[in-house]
Amino acid sequence: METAERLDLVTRHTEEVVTTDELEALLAEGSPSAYIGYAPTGEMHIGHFTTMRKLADLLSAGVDVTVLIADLHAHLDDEKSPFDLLDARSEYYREAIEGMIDAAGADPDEITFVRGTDYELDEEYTLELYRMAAETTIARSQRAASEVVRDSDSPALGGLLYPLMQSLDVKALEADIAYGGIDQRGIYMLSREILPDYGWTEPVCLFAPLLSGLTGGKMSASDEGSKVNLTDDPGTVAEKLNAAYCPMGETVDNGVLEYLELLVFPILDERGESFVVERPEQYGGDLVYDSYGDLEAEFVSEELHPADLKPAAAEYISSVIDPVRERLTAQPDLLAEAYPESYGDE
RNA sequence: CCGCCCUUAGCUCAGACUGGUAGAGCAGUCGACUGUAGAUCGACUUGUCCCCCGUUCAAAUCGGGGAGGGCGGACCA
Repeated sequence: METAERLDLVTRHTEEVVTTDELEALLAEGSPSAYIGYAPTGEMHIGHFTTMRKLADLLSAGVDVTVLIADLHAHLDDEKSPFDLLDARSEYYREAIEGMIDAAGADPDEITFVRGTDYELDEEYTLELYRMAAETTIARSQRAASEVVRDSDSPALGGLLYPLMQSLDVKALEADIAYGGIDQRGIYMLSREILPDYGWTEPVCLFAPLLSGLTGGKMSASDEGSKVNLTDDPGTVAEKLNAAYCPMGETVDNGVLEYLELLVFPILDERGESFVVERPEQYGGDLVYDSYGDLEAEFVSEELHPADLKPAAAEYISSVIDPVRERLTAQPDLLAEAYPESYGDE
């Protein structure tokens, strides 16, 4: 595959690339390595799924992919996961991620899985972390940290420490490319600043867009209605899609369209299938789309009405999620132990 | 070690001085209107007032004790 084609594959559907020139140079040289870290906190959802499609792109482009299950991060970042649930949630994440990669049309066996505690407690790593801590101000780290930590008037030390760890992760995993949601930008910009002082080159950063929520605005982990969960059955998906914010002809903040563009169409493309919208004769009968661009154009021109699009979108989203849901629900212990509050023994 | 502040609805907080078992905004739910949703109207819901003891006819409110959280000071060998 030509470098230009690989570059296109790697950068499509991204929010930002820092920098494209550096990325192109890496690809021209050979097979670079990329990593993405997932902190095993809340249940995985459709937003994570779109990043799995990107992992498939990376593999196709000849990039070595490592997935980090960042268990320590999950606790250090505002105690999003209780310490004693890290094992269970790490297991659940591993299973869910493999399921999504598989459903996204890639082979999980081609991906290297690593868990944070596998190496983040090693002496070398720990020593470098302390060195970094000595050289980084609280304000600098807070500026890089997650929103909850950044906006806090009195952040916990853990929240300030993990941005440094995440920077060290890049080196420890020998990654040339750091991939993550655009919310990770602050941390990786810090990494690019300080990593050269620790014997590693600044990573090329690949940022995924964050999906809009179904209720308008940003998707929120705590707002059930704003997102589709991996365990949602077709009925629930249909309900959530029906309740979604979706103004006629409007593409801004339209989660329904984003799901189709970033998740459904890439998978349909891979399978060589079309997107069919069933529409009553009264409104002109069924519609068929072979590309997201065509669909968006007709949505913008108002030829395609939201009330017709929603049920179709729900059906396709369900079909994409189904295998993952089945895989997870076939192992009820996995969810019960990771999220005793929601799935615990009744 | 010392001092000060905070803890009330899912969230942010008011109410406490001058005791009468609690409110606002946002969120949520339900209708109306739209060929969806939103917006807009209309209606509705929400609570161990951090815990314990005491005073009182009556405590979110007053007194004492405790827990959790935050901020600052001191010490700097």
